[in-house]
Amino acid sequence: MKVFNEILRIEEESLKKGEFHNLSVREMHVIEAVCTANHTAGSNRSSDVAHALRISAGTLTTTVKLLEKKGCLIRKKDTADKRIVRLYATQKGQRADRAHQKFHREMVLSVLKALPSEETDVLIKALKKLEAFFERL
Amino acid sequence: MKVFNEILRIEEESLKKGEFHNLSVREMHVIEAVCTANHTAGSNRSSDVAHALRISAGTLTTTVKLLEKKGCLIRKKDTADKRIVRLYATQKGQRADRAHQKFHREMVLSVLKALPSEETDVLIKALKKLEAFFERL
DNA sequence: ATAATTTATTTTGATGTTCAAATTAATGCT
DNA sequence: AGCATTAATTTGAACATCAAAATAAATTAT
Repeated sequence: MKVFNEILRIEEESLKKGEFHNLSVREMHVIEAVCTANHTAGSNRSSDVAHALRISAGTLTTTVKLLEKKGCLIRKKDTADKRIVRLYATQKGQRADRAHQKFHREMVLSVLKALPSEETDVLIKALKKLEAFFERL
Repeated sequence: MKVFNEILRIEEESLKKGEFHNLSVREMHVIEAVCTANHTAGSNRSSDVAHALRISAGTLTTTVKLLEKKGCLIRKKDTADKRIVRLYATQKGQRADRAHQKFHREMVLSVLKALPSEETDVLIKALKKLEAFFERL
């Protein structure tokens, strides 16, 4: 828990600096989810993104509205079914996502550098087991 | 991150059930911090607990006020320096803390059961390194 | 075809969290 | 005694969040 809380704190602080200091962690995660849905053929409907983030549809609407104002996301009505709102990241949103990914990558890399490679293998294996374990719950 | 977020979610859900369902994660952590300060000769002054939890003094005041109403904590003015407010857990608060500790212990135990013991050793070693690594930042 | 139902999203109203700044109260220093 | 410092609380504002009501579009049933 201590390690985890440190990571959360560092993530928050890293966001406060740099180009995207006006984005909260939550907003960053919304952008991330939209970008992920966009690249990986996951669904980018408003409700699906809300579901992926485990927040209510209403909450997502307000966050997205703000992110639209901040120039990171845009909404588009689905042409076939006009009830559906699809979410896309702007250039700026994509840049923010890449910066955020980079932060995570660098964090992991610095950790890996501090660990002998045999231990890295075990750590990864253990984390995969944890993932499977918690997913079952 | 996925594993960590799962853990957070599970912690939240575990709190929603059982005797202490009316306590939020934040409130539980305040109780935990107070109990820890009480057993381990750490400081239980209001400001120290706030600092330990990395929240502002004002935020702690309001949370503690609520927890007092819920019968989990009590405040006492320090007799020597009456500016200082010292925080103590009631019987109920202590019971809540023990229940929460038990949740964490059981979570860890179930994970350990799923892991061969050599891997457990390496995992612990790796987590200690992570802890040291993040603390340096 | 049109009325009723279902689905996707947004709006609304209420509650909770959080902080920074102003305030209050107690102590320490000169 | 008077001033500066310290500890805690209160206040006011900004967000976050949700459930429920409202809106809009599509589908189904009559």
